[in-house]
Amino acid sequence: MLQLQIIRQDRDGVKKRLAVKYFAELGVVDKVLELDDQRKKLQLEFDNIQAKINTSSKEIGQLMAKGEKENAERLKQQVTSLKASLQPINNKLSETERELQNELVKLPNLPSQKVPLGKTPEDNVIIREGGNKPKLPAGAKPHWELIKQYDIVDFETGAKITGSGFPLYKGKGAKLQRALIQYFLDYNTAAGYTEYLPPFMVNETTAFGTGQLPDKEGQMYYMQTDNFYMIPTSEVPLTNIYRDEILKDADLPMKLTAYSPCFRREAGSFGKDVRGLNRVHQFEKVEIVQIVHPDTSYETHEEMVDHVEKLVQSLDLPYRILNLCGGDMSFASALTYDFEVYSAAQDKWLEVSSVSNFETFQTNRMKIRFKDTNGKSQLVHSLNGSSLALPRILACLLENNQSDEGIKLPLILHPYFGDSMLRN
RNA sequence: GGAAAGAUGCCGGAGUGGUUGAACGGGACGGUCUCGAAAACCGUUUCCCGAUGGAAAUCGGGACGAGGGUUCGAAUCCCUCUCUUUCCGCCA
Repeated sequence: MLQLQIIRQDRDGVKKRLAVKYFAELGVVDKVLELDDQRKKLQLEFDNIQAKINTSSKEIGQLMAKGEKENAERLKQQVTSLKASLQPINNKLSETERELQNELVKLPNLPSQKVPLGKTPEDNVIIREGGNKPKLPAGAKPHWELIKQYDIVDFETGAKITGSGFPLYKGKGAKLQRALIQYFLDYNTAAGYTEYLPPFMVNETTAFGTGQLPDKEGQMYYMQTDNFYMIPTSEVPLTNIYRDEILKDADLPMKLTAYSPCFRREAGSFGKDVRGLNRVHQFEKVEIVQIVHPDTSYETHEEMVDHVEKLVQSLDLPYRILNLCGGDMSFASALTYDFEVYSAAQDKWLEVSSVSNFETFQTNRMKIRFKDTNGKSQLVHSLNGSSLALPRILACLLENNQSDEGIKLPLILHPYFGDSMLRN
């Protein structure tokens, strides 16, 4: 949620930045300011009357103590009529506050100055590329065939148990997942991230905090009986750890990591991209989150990108890093770099990580603050990134490293997997 | 799932209708003392909204789990909800 203060200070600037995201309803900005003015006026009116009521009430107490019952009764009547006049103002005030909130949450985060202009994924800017695309032998197979060949993921049985998009990992496939999770977590904790294992379902307030609600209900699985949502990423529970807290300057940065399964309904996405492991409803992911001082969040962003890049490099996969353009980035983000790995047999780039700076967009919703050196509290910045999402990594490992003997695994995974190759 | 108790500031913990934003203790911070530290002593320590002001600040309103209600006045009384603890049941 955008900070009201920023909108007040620079209405036109805000509109300009929103236009970079192709946000069409710029009238919301004016509406917000209008409601804000109205709110302030009502607040002032309310406060003045309430102040009178408060002083009179104290007086009544004193009169009663002195035994001046008649005077007390007279004052009581005055207060009663004051209260009656306060009622409609109070109603109007709460309604205005509600409306203001409803408008405010419609506004996406402002893209930072680093965000490239553009509307579609074609406008994303490639920051870096790394690794070498393998030369695959003739007859190389896409991962969905290799999966069958090595009998490591069973989609049909997953569909039988649950539904399509719920893969059932089996044997070496299950073990490789475990190995990757273990490695990613080790890698993150070695860099100073504290490991968590969070709840996989969250309540409404938590889902609101990171920006999943309102409006994105359709993307999450929902438990009606208990009013819980299955997490689409562990970013949601992790960032909410500090909801409604005021941290100490010295506590920053907070660095958190967690493995979790991620549940996504992927409503509205179907077609050719859903083949195999490219897009599924449940997948494994290790996430990193940082809560940082507002002055350093862009340095932190670079640091996190660097962290993820080295992780991808350690897997010997060809990759590229994209700076997402205004039209392609998410509602809550101020700057997003996507990591894609090259899936050779499909000849496709697959997104495996998305590292974003949310500035105060999430922390304003969650009221995560810190005391600065002057003792004033201000909002911290939040960032997160995947490190990494597993299915597409697996798809690339399978496709890029296939050979007659088996799937060659990157060196770093050998101790985790217990073998240098995935074989039949 | 059943029963009972409880939820107060950074923490512990008082407070059962009228200067209680909140006693007391602890912690943290600042100061005195000390070569330095400890101890002791003194002091400071919640947050949100608004008005005036350049700012420091001053003033007003709100917040004692959340939301409603009673009352001139609520941390204190009533209702609903959430959570915690203990006991019973069930159980990985």
